[in-house]
Amino acid sequence: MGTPSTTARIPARRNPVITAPATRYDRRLAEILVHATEVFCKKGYEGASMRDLSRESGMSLAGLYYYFESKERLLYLIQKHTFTTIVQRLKARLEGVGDAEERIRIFILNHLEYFLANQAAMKVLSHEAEALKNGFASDVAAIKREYYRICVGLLDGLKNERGLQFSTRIAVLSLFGMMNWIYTWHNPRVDANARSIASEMGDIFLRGVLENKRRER
Amino acid sequence: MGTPSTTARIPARRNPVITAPATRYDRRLAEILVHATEVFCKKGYEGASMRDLSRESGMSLAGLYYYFESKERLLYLIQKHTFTTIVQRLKARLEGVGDAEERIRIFILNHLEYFLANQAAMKVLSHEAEALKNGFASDVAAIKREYYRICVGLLDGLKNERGLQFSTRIAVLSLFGMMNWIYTWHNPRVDANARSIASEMGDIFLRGVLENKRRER
DNA sequence: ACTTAATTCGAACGATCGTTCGAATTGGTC
DNA sequence: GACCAATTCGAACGATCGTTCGAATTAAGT
Repeated sequence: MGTPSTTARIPARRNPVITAPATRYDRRLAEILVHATEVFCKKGYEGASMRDLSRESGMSLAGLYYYFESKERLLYLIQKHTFTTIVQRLKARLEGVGDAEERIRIFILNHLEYFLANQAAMKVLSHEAEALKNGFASDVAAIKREYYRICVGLLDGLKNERGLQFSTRIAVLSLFGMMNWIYTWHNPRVDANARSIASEMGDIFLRGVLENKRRER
Repeated sequence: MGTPSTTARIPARRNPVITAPATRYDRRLAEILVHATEVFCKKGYEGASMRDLSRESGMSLAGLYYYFESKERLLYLIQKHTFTTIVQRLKARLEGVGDAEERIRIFILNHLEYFLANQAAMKVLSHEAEALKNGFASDVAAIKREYYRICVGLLDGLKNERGLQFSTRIAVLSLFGMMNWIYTWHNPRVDANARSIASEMGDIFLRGVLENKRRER
């Protein structure tokens, strides 16, 4: 694949096999990314200092810069990897599924499962969406647009299949809102798992969108 | 009569009359709050510097501190005022309305109308919810909890009235997600006004919640 | 006009920010 | 062990951060 997991100073070898152990460099970078994700999640991108990241990852301040050239690029790497992964998993799950409603349910489940399994990364993705600038920003925005377009496609598929009539834009963005807002309230000690939350949200959203006839009172 | 806050450092008297001219101090502070809201909205709380606020409001850096004792208190004032206002307006609008569904529609409309009419303030309220600490945080959290409880009450009312069965918590938080997420996508040049967005979101949400039995028509 | 209080500001404080650099250390290969 | 490259670090850079202070300015009451 074309992910630019290039090094800071020395060009790295790309990873030939999926399950390969990767280079020492790549493994170390991945570790740092995990710790950085946690810090960005807890203190926010602007609120987190490089010294916070240094402390959390157990590496010296200067040592971090061997793996990335700036704090902004670090956030970029986190967001890009997270977004790419969730889109990739979605595509795999949608393959071979024809029913329009089922496809939307898969979309919701995939999103929420990944969200709750990678809460810190997804919060950083959702909450720091405006933190990147210029090239970094447009790069992530491209993936976001693709993800958005997929969801639009799913909903348009449902509309065509059942002859429904509603604003795809509002529906899609409402659905994203329902799902993404979860990072502000989800408590693993109180709330159910991703599967049942996805089921409940899927019920609300799909019934709401399917019943497009005016209801009588 | 009005309660003019004469002292500079210790103001804190609230202004009971809507159209009252208020003190010079209060008016000036309100102006600063408006400009600060804009800056916090654009650059985020952590990303906005006191010098940014100084530039935007046209007052010297030191001069700002005559009106508030810290940057954090400034954010607190913005959040408290915004939240208090939206709750206050909601209560007024709900008065005398008995129908459970209508009450929820009013809730949605009130939220979205205020959101779009005060987009910057509402974004600062939604997006910087974790920026305050200790006393400031718990103070705003109390209003938030009240607002949340009101919405829970409305939904429980609907459940009782129609003998429905769903998770109030998930439903309420899904609704908040749908509505609050709007700050990430709303474009006044593309999207409709608050009334029609509220109508569409209300349709999706209410149909989704009302049709809790899988009965085919 | 004089006095007092309210308001504003220039200049600076110490702290912390992201980043850099040269030296030190480590790991792998002969 | 010797060698080279990969990796790590202490120390510091200039910039900017939130905040303070005393003086200067403005408004209000007489």
